[in-house]
Amino acid sequence: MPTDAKPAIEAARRILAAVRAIPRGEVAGYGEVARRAGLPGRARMVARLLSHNEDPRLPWHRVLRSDGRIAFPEDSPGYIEQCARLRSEGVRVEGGRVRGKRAAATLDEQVWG
DNA sequence: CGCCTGACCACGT
DNA sequence: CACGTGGCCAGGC
Repeated sequence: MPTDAKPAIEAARRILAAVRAIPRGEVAGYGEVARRAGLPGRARMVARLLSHNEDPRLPWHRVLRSDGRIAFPEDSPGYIEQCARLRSEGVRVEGGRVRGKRAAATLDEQVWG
């Protein structure tokens, strides 16, 4: 078997790499991460991966919805945690929304420079 | 194979 | 900016 992983596995690998590539203090949308991983239209796959992820080194908190909002309900522990982590990196969060960093998925490349 | 669910997205109002 | 609507994709049963 010539060292080739299953498509799904390879996709997951690339998505995680894209998430890890988000610089500290910066944020990105699920759809944006998917595109960056070469998987346009797979935003939900990114979300699914993060929801099952257990690697503490993965900067999952830098991934937001396309409108810059945190993807958890306001009262959930995930929301609290993400909010705290972002603020600790100097990211401004107001009303469950990140201000000033422009994480919208429609802004191709803008966040990634 | 159909049906339902989810850390989603784009678009119109 | 808030909401509702339809679309998309991967999994679980």
